Amino acid sequence: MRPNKKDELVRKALTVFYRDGFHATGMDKLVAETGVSKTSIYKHFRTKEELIVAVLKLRDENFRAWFEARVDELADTPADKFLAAFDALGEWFEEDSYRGCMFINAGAEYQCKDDPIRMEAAHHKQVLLDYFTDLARQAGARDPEALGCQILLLKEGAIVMSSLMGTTKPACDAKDTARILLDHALKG
Amino acid sequence: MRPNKKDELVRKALTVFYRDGFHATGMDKLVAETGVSKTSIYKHFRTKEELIVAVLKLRDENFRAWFEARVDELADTPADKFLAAFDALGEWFEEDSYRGCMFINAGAEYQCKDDPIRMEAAHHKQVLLDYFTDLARQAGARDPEALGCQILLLKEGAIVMSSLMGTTKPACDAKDTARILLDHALKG
DNA sequence: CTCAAGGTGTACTGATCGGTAAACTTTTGC
DNA sequence: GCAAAAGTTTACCGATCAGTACACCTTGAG
Repeated sequence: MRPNKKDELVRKALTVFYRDGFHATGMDKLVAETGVSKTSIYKHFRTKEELIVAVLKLRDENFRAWFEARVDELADTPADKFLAAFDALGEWFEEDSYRGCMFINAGAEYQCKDDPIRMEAAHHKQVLLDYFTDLARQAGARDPEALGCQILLLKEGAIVMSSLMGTTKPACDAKDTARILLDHALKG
Repeated sequence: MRPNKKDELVRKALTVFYRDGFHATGMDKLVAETGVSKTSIYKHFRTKEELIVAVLKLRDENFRAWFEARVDELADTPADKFLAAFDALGEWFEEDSYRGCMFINAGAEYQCKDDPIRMEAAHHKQVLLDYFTDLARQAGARDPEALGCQILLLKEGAIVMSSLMGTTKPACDAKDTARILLDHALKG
């Protein structure tokens, strides 16, 4: 299997895992949906867990690339980017294929603390925290670490609520809240 | 099986499902851990899904009873209760058995919109939203619905982050954030 | 061409999945 | 006491789980 074939396998597996969940997706279903035989899959990944980790790494890459690019498209100044982040989230929530945050979902299914899958999820959230903290610093916030934390809490809360309630409203609620926090962090 | 035996089954099943997840918990494990035979379980619940719904109803009852009681213990005025809510959350995060929010976890594993399990999770969040909105009204917030939403977003975000990162810090971060939002909602 | 090397599909492993049939034990009503 | 009803246990169902043995086929080198 050529390297790009391997990438294609991970890409297709990502779709299936995100749509149906991790435990609910058997290797046989993966074979049927990716068109790659089980033997070939196990040539590149020793276990299902290893495949899932590869899928999550791709997801992290894809999501952050999309998110940060979209935020940059929607706003010019660091302060505006905070608000635009929630517009971008709102667009995500509207997609038919939206199933919440894949890393939150992964963490829900793999509760063991030292599980590589869970660690991948934790890493994703840490990188997002760094992104928001950096943005807060650029915006000139009094306490960038605090503002970064706050925005991330709002983002995660909005994802959970939009996913469970099936509404995009949490994106708006979170944006309104972010505006208050932003004003508070920048004023005087 | 006496009715209280049925309750005991649900109570023990709750522990196992919360600890290990839903798909990862087979009926055989449930038999081993509850001491109730499979036939007896299926006398009271036609399917695993029905049992899970019963478990979630109990969890909703238990969690909200504990949470609201703890908030009332920690604070007297409605405004202070908002802040105390995050102290209560912090205590929850510290428990060894803490595995995040069982309803978020359930929603992650059962993505089909009309699944009774998912609907139970959505119901739990709606009831919490009503609780916070009511508290906001009592506190005299300018826009109680908005403040209720905001606090709920913070709570869900704190749960997700504390669970994935293995820290109780999000409870403090969320409390600090809540203070800002509360001031904003109450000021002239 | 031949031949070796490596990727691929078929068919299978034992274990476990959710769920059930039927024999057995306990409780209940009279 | 005595039978019916209710609850429980054992043993099992076909399906699916993650993972593998092995034969087959394609490909590139000489």
